[in-house]
Amino acid sequence: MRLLLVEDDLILKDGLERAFTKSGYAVDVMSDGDSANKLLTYQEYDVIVLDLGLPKLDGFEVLKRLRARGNKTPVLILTALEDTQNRVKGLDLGADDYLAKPFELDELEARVRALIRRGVSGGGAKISFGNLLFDTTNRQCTFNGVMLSLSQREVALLELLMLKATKVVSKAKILEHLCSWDEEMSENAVEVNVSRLRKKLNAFGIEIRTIRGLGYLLAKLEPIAL
Amino acid sequence: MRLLLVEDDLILKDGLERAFTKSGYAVDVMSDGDSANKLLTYQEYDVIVLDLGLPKLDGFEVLKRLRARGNKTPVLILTALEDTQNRVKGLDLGADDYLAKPFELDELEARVRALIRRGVSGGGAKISFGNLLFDTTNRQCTFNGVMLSLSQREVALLELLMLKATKVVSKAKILEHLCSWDEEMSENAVEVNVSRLRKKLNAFGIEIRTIRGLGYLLAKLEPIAL
DNA sequence: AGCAAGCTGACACCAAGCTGACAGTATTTA
DNA sequence: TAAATACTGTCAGCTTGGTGTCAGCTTGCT
Repeated sequence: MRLLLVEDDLILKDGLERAFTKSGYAVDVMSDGDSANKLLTYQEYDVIVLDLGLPKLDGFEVLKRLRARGNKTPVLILTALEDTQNRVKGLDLGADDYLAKPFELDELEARVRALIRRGVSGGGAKISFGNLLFDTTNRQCTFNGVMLSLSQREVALLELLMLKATKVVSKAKILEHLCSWDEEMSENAVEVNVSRLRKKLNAFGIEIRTIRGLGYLLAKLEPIAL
Repeated sequence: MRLLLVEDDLILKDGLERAFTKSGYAVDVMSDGDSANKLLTYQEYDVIVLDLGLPKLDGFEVLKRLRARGNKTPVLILTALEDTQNRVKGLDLGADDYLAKPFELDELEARVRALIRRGVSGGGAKISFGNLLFDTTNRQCTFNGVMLSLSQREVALLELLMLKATKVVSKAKILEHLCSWDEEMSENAVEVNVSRLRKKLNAFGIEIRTIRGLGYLLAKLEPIAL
């Protein structure tokens, strides 16, 4: 899942970036409102964590313009301002959640997960596909209760495929979701990762079908027809 | 298990801190209500021992705000005020237990254990995992009746792993539960402790499985993963 | 056949994790 | 009190595992 973090505090920025990266997100970071605003005009994210107190353009404004463009990406607002007035203002402008500093990293991660779930899969903490169950909370996948041993990349890829289950996901889309900007990755790398995941899933009767020229989709091994 | 002690009486504070530490808890101590309240906005504990008569912000208020934030950490209230009125008030505000001074140290520890058990393991004094039996009362662990010789750190680690049995426990979580704030500890120290405990448990057919990048989990030796 | 897309085994690099050795401290024993 | 023992964190060097690149192969379309 691709996450944009907009935060100017150096320490917090670094800490959060590291934490989210470690949790398997592709994280991009912006440290002022203006850059964030520009970036958001052309780059899509699965979730945005937005500080309110920002140089150049404050968080309220970034959020307002984002929504004005019709963008519905879930936004979690982060701020030192604890009063309810700002909270209300933020939510009115279209924020989906709000967290006041200081906060627990665990709580922030939990809320971000909740937002992604709410946006994409309709609220459940778990995504299922056939007998495959993906727990977004601890990022693990089980097949009839048997835990699959997957690497982080594989987990991220499987998550994406399961979210869009039976729909074709293009290589470009996969690239976009697995990588943040600073880490480049070739299309072949996607193929390699698909190949590795595919091998593991095949053992459980789940297939990653290749749609030549278009992308991949998740399917059960029984033929579903063309 | 991580415990917060909020107490302003110097003698009592020192005595309790030493006693709980000796019993294997990671203890943090606060001596006024305001600091405790702030600390509790971002730090999680397994149990809180809270004096009612506190400077700056009394115990009632600390408790009230804690619950207002939706925090469900078990709280044991400690006070010189013996009348039932305060007891009722405390319980109404969401305290889980109540102990009037003067009290026996043994009784306090027993009640704290009971609170932790109630919260986490559903009430039993003993936690089991396969043939492994952990007695929270005397903090000892037996395998088919054979007592394991474990150090305090190992006991604390095993307790945590058994409580979350078959769920992944991150190194950060382990750090948090084994250490109070004043004693710093590296992630490597966790690895070392896991390594030591692991060696002992392997002799009994119990495995501490490493989930790379995520943490550890307790499992029986039969293969569960792919 | 010929071309482009895709697959995958081999490899190399790097980060995460493991563990033996050591040292400082606390606790027990003589 | 001194010596022995046990506990536990740090460190260094090693092992393991994840991941991108590449090359050569397969597949499928025209």
